[in-house]
Amino acid sequence: MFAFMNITKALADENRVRALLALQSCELCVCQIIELLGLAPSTVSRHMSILKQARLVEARKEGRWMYYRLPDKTAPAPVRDAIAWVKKSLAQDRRIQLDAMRLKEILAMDRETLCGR
Amino acid sequence: MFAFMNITKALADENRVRALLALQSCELCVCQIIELLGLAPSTVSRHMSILKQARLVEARKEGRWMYYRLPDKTAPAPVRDAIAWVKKSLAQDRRIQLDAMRLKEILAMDRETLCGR
DNA sequence: TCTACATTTCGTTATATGGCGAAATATAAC
DNA sequence: GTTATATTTCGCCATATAACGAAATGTAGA
Repeated sequence: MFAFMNITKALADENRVRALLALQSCELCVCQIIELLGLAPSTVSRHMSILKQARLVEARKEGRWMYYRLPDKTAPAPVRDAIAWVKKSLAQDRRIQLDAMRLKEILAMDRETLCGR
Repeated sequence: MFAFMNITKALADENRVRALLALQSCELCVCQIIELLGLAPSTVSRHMSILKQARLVEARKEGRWMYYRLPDKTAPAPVRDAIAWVKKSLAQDRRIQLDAMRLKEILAMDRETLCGR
């Protein structure tokens, strides 16, 4: 129950859902998610830690950058099923589609442009 | 997105999830859910209205009593899939199993015993 | 009509949560 | 070591939410 409620609470925020679905295409570093959501770094960091706590995302550190990605097949069934449900439910969502387009632009930027503000 | 977030927010509370799963066996009137959760009538009423708003439950009024039930097959896919996900994820959950047992006792009570407090 | 009762709505309070900026942490480059 | 940079942690504030009791609503029965 506790683990399950962690999942539902993690999904009960629009920005976290957007971040989660942004990871569908590929893993992302925090600065890319910051750019996508337009929130302060500390806010995005907190959102990602909540998703990670719920096991909805996994993290990998490479130098100064932290990469987040969707979990693999070894994740608990409630987690995998939750992600599948979110993906399916929002596949046609306009906001999510706009995010996907914006993400392409972000992925095309080099790091200087993205992080050096 | 709005409808989807309504679902995730509705599921982000333990008492609402318990109420939702209590409806698996049969429809229930508010006083029965009050007894199960041990919350004030006004609190339970509010919880049920949030579930209803998210379309996770349907309501039927019979005299003074309001009955809540799970939605039928005509419910939106995100709703049906959400309920299936919750059911599956918590099928083995201890708290939910205890609720199911307690619910059998509650259903065996007559209304005088249940509501006349 | 009047009373009783199930439920909902409203107002209040306490707690939880999301947001930010500042400070702390960690790592790469010099 | 020192500096620069990416991220996280912390403290604060504003808002959202869950809980209750009181009052309102709606319905059945006297």
